[in-house]
Amino acid sequence: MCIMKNNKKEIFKGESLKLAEFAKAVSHPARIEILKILAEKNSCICGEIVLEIPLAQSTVSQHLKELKSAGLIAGEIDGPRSCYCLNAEGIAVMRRLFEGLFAVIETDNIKCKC
Amino acid sequence: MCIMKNNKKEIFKGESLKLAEFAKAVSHPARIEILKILAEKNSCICGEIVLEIPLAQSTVSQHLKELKSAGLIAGEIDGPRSCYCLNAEGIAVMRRLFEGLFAVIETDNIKCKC
DNA sequence: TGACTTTATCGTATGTTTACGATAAATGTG
DNA sequence: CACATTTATCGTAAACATACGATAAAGTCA
Repeated sequence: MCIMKNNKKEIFKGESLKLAEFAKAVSHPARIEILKILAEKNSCICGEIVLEIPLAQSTVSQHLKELKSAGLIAGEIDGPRSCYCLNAEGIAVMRRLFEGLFAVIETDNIKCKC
Repeated sequence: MCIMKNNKKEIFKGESLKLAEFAKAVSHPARIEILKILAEKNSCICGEIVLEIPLAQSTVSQHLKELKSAGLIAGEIDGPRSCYCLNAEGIAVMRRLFEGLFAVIETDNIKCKC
């Protein structure tokens, strides 16, 4: 049926929608920390993330899942342990979209009449 | 009392927390569109935003409030009409934080062993 | 094989976001 | 002054996000 009273996001055009999705993916400090940890370690790690983030293991796993579904990280299940790492392409796409927005809302040349 | 079972965001350190707040502010396409409209018009407008965004007036007003409380726009109530414009300082702060993150998670030099 | 480790997923509680209509507040207009 | 216009706020419903514990799944190791 798809009533969707509270989700009109599809109304908006592609670029803003995609950017909003990336923004949502990084809209929680734990997820930002996870990205930083993965960058800092310069390699894939697994349960080490859980040790560094003061949240329950299941919660961290959930945040990892969100980052993965946003395309910012990649994960490989490898037996009992999982291996996550940054996804260069996804990060590049996000960066391009954000920089596009920043360029548009560059305020140097905007004179506000308020 | 402040039991806060579902809000552990304050646990995280300042920079990630602040970045997450900005990210949340732009995590809805309507809010991104509003920023773009304000930039494009190169001036403060009021109900014109409502005409350009396919959402109810009260909903747009709510989005404007969020952008304002995030520090990305400024608004002046001027009698029956309001006047919003981009907030250069807030946008600059957000940009700096995002670019700091992008620099950290720059993946050119990260070799994934997955 | 049985115990252990590691991680994902399920179930659930609680809080937050998104959306709308209705209404209030502030001001201008006939 | 009554009325229209404009916008914020209130109330509310539905959906989503966040967090946890419990448990399942899939491997390792003694």
